[in-house]
Amino acid sequence: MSSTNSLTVEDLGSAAQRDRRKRILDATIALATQGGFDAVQMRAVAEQADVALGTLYRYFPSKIHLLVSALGREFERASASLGDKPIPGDTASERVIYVLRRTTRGLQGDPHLAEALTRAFMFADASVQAEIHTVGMLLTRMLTRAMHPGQTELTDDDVAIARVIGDVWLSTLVGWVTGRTSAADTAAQMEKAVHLLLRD
Amino acid sequence: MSSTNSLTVEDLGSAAQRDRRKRILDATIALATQGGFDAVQMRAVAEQADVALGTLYRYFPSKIHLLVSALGREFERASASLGDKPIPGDTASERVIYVLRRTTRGLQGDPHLAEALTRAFMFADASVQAEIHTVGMLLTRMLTRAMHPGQTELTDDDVAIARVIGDVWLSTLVGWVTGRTSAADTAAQMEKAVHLLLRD
DNA sequence: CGTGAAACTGGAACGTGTTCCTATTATGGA
DNA sequence: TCCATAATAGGAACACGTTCCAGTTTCACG
Repeated sequence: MSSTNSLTVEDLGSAAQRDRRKRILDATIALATQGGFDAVQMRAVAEQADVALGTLYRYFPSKIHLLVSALGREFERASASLGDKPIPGDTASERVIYVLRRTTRGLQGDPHLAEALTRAFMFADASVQAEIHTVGMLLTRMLTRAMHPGQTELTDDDVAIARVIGDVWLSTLVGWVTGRTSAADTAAQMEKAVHLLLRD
Repeated sequence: MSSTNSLTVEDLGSAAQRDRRKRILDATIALATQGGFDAVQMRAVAEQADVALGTLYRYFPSKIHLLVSALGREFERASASLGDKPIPGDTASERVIYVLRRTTRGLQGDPHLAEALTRAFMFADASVQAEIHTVGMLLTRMLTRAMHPGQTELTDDDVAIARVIGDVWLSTLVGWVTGRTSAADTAAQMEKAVHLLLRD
């Protein structure tokens, strides 16, 4: 695409383009934090990011793409903030629960943001596969790292368990986001699932 | 509400009202079967059910309510068709998998319908709690019945396991519906989860 | 029967996601 | 520096969920 800067892993275009993209995602997160899914209106995002509506659609082909991309960026941030520090806990389930609690708390601290991002994730279709896959991989890696710290080889069961935990996480999160479950119940259900899967 | 017929468990109003309601749900299912979530357009439902748009909204306050109600009716049908016949399988996991396969296959036979109903379920907020709860109870009952045929007393673990399986079912179904997972993978993931939870 | 309330019809109107178009501006190679 | 091309701005237009309203029909009750 761009002739310069061809050594970066992902070619994000010129500095101006990177800047626009960042402004758009910032505006998305800001609006989602304030008022959730409904508040992320394409015209409002465009205005707050100081780009034209057509430009917004040039960068993100739909509201769903936009929100899932924003979710991905937030997730990367959370994943990075978890960092390389060893995860506290003596057993696999303790460590997994620690990670889940931390991530969930991060989301629940911003209920509107969590609602917007979860909704988008649930509504995304195949055209958002790439973005979704990114998020899925990050989550799986976080969980398997918690299950087996410092281990690179994983059994099929490890991955399967991580996936099941991810599924439960998503389902309960949807329940919470849509106001069908309290935060406490959400946490309790997740922890129960972890204990059922990782008996230690 | 209505003065007559006050002995029915759910007061569904006059025969004309029951008929309208049925016509609306029939139209919803028909349109969803043809073209999925997007094809269930309120104007189209109203026209096909031969009611005015305002009347449609009088019966179902939103497209989501409409679709979740339709899902509930389909689910009751599936649950009833499973009937009281003993569930085949020698172990709990075999029986649970049988039930899941059967239910999933029913949904996957109508991809558009499955997409519409799953989307609606995922998008529903607290205002649809009642309808959602109905579906959740039916699913839990189906699963616990498969786990412990003919048993009425259930441990907390039984219910928790059923819930986890339900969560996985929902998550994988979303993956399939949104084109992120194949039908085969969907089935495999669910069965893997069942085996991880019910080791027998 | 009449009557009044509730339900229904038909359709206009509004908000927001999405598309599209034209004029203007930035960009990168000759 | 100049030009061709792509990118952006600004905004009109369309689709569909939702709301609203005026007129009509249905229905239970006196």
